[in-house]
Amino acid sequence: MNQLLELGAVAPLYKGVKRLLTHELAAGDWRPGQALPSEAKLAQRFGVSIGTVRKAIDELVAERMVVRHQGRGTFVASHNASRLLFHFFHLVPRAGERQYPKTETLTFRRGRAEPQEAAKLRIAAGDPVFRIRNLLSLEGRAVAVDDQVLAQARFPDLTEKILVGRDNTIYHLYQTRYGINVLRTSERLRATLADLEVTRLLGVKRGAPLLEINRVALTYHEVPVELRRSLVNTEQHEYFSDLGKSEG
Amino acid sequence: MNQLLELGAVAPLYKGVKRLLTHELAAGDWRPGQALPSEAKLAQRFGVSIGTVRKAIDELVAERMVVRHQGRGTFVASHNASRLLFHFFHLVPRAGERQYPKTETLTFRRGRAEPQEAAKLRIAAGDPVFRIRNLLSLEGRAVAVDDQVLAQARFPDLTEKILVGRDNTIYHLYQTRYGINVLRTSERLRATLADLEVTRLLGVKRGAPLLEINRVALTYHEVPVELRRSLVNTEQHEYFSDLGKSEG
DNA sequence: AAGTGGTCTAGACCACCAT
DNA sequence: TGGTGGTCTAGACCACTTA
Repeated sequence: MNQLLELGAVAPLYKGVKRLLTHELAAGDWRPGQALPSEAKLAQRFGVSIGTVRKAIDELVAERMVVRHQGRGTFVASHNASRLLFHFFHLVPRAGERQYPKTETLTFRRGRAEPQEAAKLRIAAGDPVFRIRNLLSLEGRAVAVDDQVLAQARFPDLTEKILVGRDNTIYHLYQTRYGINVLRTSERLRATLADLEVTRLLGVKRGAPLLEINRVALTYHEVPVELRRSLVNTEQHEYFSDLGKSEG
Repeated sequence: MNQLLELGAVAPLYKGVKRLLTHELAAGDWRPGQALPSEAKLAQRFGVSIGTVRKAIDELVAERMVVRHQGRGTFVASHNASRLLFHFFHLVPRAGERQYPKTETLTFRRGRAEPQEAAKLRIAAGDPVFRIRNLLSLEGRAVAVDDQVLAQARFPDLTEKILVGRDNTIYHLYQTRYGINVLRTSERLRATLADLEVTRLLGVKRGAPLLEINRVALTYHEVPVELRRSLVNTEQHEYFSDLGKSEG
């Protein structure tokens, strides 16, 4: 029996395996898209049976840390367009097909974290942050304004050029350039009114109702890595939430 | 090998077991809160190993059809206050603790399904429906107005008296009186403006922004059983959506 | 053909609950 | 004490991918 697998109190073996694998994933021991060792090899390394390894990986799959492909292997979950669409982008046309959003970066600034922001990002108030404003479009029509807040410490050399120059989703950038793998989000929604500037950006009337989405993006061990406030024009689009459909 | 377990094409054994159990659950063979036969007995009945039965039940648990209790057994999932709060009620105070909502039925009427409603409920346009309006309160403050639409055929003898006289959640009523077990919901959210009547009910100003939630409640085999449109005053409360947190 | 994950089995033992 | 679900094992075989 492997001592490394033991947790503080009595706990199932597979939880120990899961914990070790999670730590290796969080440490970036395997690159995104790369294959993990086969189940047989992991079983051998940890000194447990394959069934126990499978049970651990089952949970990693459920938490979207890894992806299994029969006959090929188990891979570090990678951020791409389809993952964005199915797990991280929740706006759909009121009538018609789901589509990929187009993102235009409007402003990129450096600032300091407000106390509330700092608490949500688990950093100290006043710590340096990036503030990024994006305009999201669907079918060529401006639909939402995004305001992101990131701790500079977590994205050391980020510049507007890097941000704008990317040819993939921003979570793919976080993952490949900074080793930060966004696993899930926690969102709070409310209705609000458009202010003058957003009114202009979204092409709605003053006093038009907008959907406000406050998102916290989380990585391994539930660590928050991004705040985002979106203001959405819901005349032609809606936020969807299919709950209980075997996960998120 | 049991012929009954076979599906149309080649499919894993445990999928067949799951299918049979789901059909028995949908047919109401076991009452809500009642124990299913033990895994050993099910394995014997279906002529498969316990491991195969466990895998089938794992999926039923993930889809919230049943609940397992170590040492006691596996039970038909039952609608109670805590299940409501964790899976079907998504409004939380912007600051403070989650609370159970108080529901007051304002109106109870009979009518006919509009074409759009009929499509969503999978009934024919013009079929008889119930239309129910509720006022939801949290901490003694009116927070939302609910408009429900139900097919009369699915709730044969429903009356206002039965509805108001219940001492539990409405999904508990659906389950115990009509054998309809709501398993999950699909929701679409947008921002809208308060009309005159809702303005009065929620105590907000004319032109105040409200959160509009359009819900479809689904039972076994993804059959829709209830439509609900909620208008929410989000000055003090918000809609939360924690996605990917090992199921929705 | 070799390697991977997916299914299925049979059995041992443990943890928990009711009685 | 007996019954239940939970864990863990070892091995066989299947399905799929890659070379």
